[in-house]
Amino acid sequence: MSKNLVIVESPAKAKTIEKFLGSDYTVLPSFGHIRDLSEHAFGVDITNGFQPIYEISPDKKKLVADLKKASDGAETVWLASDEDREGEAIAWHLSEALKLKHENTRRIVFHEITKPAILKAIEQPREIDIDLVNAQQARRILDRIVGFELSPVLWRKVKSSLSAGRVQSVAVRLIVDREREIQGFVSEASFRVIALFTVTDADGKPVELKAELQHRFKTKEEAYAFLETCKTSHFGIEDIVKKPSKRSPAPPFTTSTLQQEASRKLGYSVSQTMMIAQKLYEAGQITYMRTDSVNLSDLALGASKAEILSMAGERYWQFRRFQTKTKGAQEAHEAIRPTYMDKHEISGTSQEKNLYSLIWKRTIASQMSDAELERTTITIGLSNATEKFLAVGEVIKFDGFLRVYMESTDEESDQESEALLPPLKVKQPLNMNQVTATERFSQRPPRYSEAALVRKLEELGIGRPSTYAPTISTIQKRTYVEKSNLDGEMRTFTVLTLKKDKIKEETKEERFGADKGKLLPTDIGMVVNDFLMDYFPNILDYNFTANVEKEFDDIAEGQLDWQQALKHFYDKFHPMVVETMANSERRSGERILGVDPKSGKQVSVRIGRFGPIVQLGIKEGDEKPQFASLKKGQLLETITLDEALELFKLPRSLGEWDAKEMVVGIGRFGAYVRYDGGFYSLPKTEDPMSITAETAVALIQAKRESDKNRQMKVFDQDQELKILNGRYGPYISYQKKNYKISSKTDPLQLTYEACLEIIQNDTKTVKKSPAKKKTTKKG
DNA sequence: CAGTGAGCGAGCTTCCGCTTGACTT
Repeated sequence: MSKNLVIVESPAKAKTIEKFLGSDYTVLPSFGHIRDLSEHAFGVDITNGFQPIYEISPDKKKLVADLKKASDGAETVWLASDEDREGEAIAWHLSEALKLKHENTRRIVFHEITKPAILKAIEQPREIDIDLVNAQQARRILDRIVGFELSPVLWRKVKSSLSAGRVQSVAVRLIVDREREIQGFVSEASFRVIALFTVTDADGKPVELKAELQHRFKTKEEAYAFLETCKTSHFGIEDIVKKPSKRSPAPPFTTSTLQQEASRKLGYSVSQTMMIAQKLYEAGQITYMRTDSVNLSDLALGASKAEILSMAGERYWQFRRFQTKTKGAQEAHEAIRPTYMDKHEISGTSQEKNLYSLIWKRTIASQMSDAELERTTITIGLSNATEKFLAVGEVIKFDGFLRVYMESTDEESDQESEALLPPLKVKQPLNMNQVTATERFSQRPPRYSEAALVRKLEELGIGRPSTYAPTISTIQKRTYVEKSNLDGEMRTFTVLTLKKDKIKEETKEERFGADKGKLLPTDIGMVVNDFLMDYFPNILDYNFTANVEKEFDDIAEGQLDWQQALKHFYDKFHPMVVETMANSERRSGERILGVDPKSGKQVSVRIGRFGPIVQLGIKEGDEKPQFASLKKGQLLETITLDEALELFKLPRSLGEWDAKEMVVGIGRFGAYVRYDGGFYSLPKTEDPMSITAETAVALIQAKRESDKNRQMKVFDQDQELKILNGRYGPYISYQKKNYKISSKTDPLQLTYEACLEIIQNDTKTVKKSPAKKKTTKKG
């Protein structure tokens, strides 16, 4: 046993540091927190000054025992967890759980993992900062109280197994609020006018000059009248303005900005990005990937400079130090950057390569010079109208950081890229070629993508780098939110074209409102959000976290007692919980849409046991109402009476085939045809309302054919025993249960007896507890 | 796999932040 034991949070860090410290030091990881409030009990003794009841986390029992053994054998134990609220708490929990003695325990911190930084830290040990620890305890206990008192209210008043919390409930609110904005949005049409002129370029060749009118017309008539004026007008250049401008590089990546750029540039989901980054970190290729800091170490600054100088020369280098502006940032780590700046690319999967390359470019660019641009604006006037056309061009005079990296934005602009303009002079007359007035519509606010939601949460100071990805998966797991797949709708727009003294009017069609992979609230998400907004508006307030963070800061500074802070919160919060439990109505999102003109029965929608439903009639006596499920994409809040009545047209009969009836309907997994006891899924292109009997028969035949191909072997002895070829390879199907075939066996060689033996030996205990839901591992 | 649409009843669900592996299919 070595003389010194150093405990850090992550194993990758432990490995690196051990190399720096030599043989007198053993470095072990704690794998994050080792203790927490009890998982199932409330875990806080409210009546006893909010005393937390901690337990060693079940999966950390062995680890803590190992650490205990190592610490007992060491002369000095160095607690080297991160220098932030959570890190300080980890150090404190370690000292408590391992029963470390004050005299041989040291607390050290460092912000970059380099040999000098660590040796320096060893020289300057300090005490555990108990105020900072108390701020963490207050944070932890407050989150437990909010989560474990609010969730049961939802179980009682809305639906079982739901959840609420300081972070997740605000995340859902953002999405619900945005969706309502979109629903309430009225788009306005206007006519955008673009003129094309023919001019000669520097070589005397004719080129096109494009210019947009500075005015948009509200109506087609106005646009038409303007084109009429253009017919007889002369066009000339009135003004040319050249303006130099600069563009500066973005700071190096934090967790949040990495997630945003990887989503925009590479199309990765938030959790995908984190998984790939983790791989890169473990392979020693990048620094730690959960950080809110934009700071680069002196080492990285020097290496970046050397790289830029050798790659592009002195003119491209510019020293920059970025300031973190994020609310509540704790800055225990560096920004996310390559470990070795001279490594331009790495080996690995293509995803790892792409993400690494993104990180490398962003880091290098952040130490490069500004790009210098020149923007030219040309004003074009008409001889018989006051409106002006503008042509805008931008040229890069010096590329600077743009040589390696350009940050993306969320807005997909429909502006064409601004190009180089031909040489032109003021007062030069212009030949008008064509003028078009195109009807355009104002854009609704965009829905949140995962990464855009992370950005908003970070802006509000809600959540931490380690929780962005888990939060997004939680609100989807609770079915408050789902990824959209909206086809949008078609709309027509008018285009007026003036060419050769004639005005042509065309009607064109375009798709709008389509959205893929954006976050949409579900009915349950909206009902839960509205309920919480009604009874706990202060918790859902976008500033709630920011406000309590201020108190945590005061606790950390020793200005505020943590128990008093919690009491202050609890004394207001808890009575609201009690009151809501006792006196609020159950919520089902019910809306009465009206009366069915055919039957005269009431039509209503609400959340039923298995999801949103429409109900025809009211339960009274023996009279049972009819029910139908809402379709994907329909919301309780926006469905109309006609749309609701439409849903009762399914299931419907398609007539008989081979003396058996075919019925088409929509189930949990989409549209289907039921025939002779079997289900046949409809492809997405088929509409259950309009599908014909012929198509249905073709579907049934196709499915039977493919099922036949799936059968690798059947047995005369028993119809129920089959060897099938499935998604994961060959398997045995017997009495509706499936059995694995060892990869060593050739499935075609299996005899009937051998199959039975496999079935007999199947020791797999079928877990029937629905509580232990297996989460599908898909991102 | 897909039809259902209540609650006499039994018992469970849930938070946020630190960190990585286990798990089969």
